[in-house]
Amino acid sequence: MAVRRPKAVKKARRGRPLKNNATPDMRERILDAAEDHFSRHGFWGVTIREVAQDAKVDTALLHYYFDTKRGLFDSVFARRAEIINRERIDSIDAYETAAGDAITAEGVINAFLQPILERAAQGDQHWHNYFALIAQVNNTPAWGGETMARTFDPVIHRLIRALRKALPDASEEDLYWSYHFLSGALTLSLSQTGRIDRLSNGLCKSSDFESIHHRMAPFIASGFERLCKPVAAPAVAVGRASARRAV
Amino acid sequence: MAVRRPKAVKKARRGRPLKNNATPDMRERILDAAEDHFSRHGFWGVTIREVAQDAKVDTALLHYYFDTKRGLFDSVFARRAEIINRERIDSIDAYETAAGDAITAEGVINAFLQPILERAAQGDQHWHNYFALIAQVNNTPAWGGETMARTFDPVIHRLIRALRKALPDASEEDLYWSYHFLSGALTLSLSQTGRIDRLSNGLCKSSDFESIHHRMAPFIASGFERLCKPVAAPAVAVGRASARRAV
DNA sequence: CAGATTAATCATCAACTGATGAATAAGTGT
DNA sequence: ACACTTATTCATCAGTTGATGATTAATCTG
Repeated sequence: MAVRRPKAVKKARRGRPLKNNATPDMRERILDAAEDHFSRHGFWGVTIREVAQDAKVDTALLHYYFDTKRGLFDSVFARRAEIINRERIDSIDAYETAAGDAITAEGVINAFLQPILERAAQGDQHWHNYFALIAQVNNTPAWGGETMARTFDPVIHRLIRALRKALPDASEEDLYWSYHFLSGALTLSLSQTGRIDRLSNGLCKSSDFESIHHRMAPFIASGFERLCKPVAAPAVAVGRASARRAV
Repeated sequence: MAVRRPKAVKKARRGRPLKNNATPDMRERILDAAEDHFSRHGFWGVTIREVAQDAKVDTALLHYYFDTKRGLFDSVFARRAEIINRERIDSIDAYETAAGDAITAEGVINAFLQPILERAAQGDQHWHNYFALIAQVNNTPAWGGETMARTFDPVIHRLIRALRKALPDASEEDLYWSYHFLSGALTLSLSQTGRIDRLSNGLCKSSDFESIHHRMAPFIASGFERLCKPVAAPAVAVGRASARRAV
């Protein structure tokens, strides 16, 4: 990838200094502008000219820092991922230590969701944009799966390890599929398309992350438990097809 | 929108006939090619030239039938929506009638999911592409919410009406949010990004719709019930934050 | 047969696209 | 003072983009 990046030197960098040390440097300005555009219109819906114009910078500077348009996109995607990944791992670690043997699926899932949903609830537009970007990548067939995996798999493996502890009877497949449902629900909720606003005729709001937060953890945890815990009596089959494939 | 469309006349259409009556007519060929491309790369990632080339047609013909690129996209999106919408409404109707007072959330959700997941399991590439397209639109901030609402809201309202019957104590907000989680989980599962394949190191496969089908209904139904049924004893708060907002 | 109508192609446009090599600005090291 | 390094802008290219008006093809109607 070879994306050029000014080294974070302690002091006395050589060469021309950043244009204005009071303002955030231009590399960050470009990333901010790019994040804004990519999150709204996806990779192909954005031109580097729009980004450059928004960052008040010549288009050549984007190539100077990020080589290609794709390099810019990848940098945007990686930048905030590092932050939330660390937070989520710390959160799961902390919960696991605190809970000890009383570990529950809902507790784990809550620890996993909290850093993201808390940030979302705080209302920072930059993070909102970034979350919307994740949602799009997560549902992009061509290279979305690969990008998501490369960026987030370590955290998810950490999550699943904790869940395995809370749900010792769970099969690996059930855990992975359950996470997949969680992932879809979470990213859609973060994407703020306004869909639920219209559907509910204004009763629910895409931007109401508090509501999402206190509903999602129990909802998802309950799904995990249903799939991953041995049940005494299997539920009676309802409808035409649910009996078709009894496990 | 004024998209030109040859009327489905019984007999003796005027004007030049379709190029080859043996082959599906060119309008459908264009829609198929467009569906293929849009589903893989989204609206902006596709050029009308690529579509035209794939359909072995001049680009001007796309404008003849669909006016604009966006008109083409909308036609692609609406074409199969009509089919599955009818199927899903019929499925819910049939279940509600058959179940009577024994109606359950899982039964309703299964009836809702079945037409889609059954089609997906059958392995028709055209439908796979279309489902991937839905997933992208569902997570597109700019106009995805509006498009999804316009296309699917009637079916969802029918679903929620049935769920209200199965979960009489549910609040409207809980129902809408629960559906939102369902929507995210479903569309991600349909988008086949290969994410779960990588995450599970090949153990789970995006293309394994049988596995999705018999896991998703209980998973989601359980979430609905947890959120929408009055519980005897509220769950003990776990982790740092889950107690923050007791309802 | 002579219009009328629809289907499809052709040729072309003006604007835009990502990218690049050269030039310039503003420093640092010696 | 002078070479070197980094940051930023300028000018421009070759290829692509969505769109359109004119044209041709094929059939129906009267």
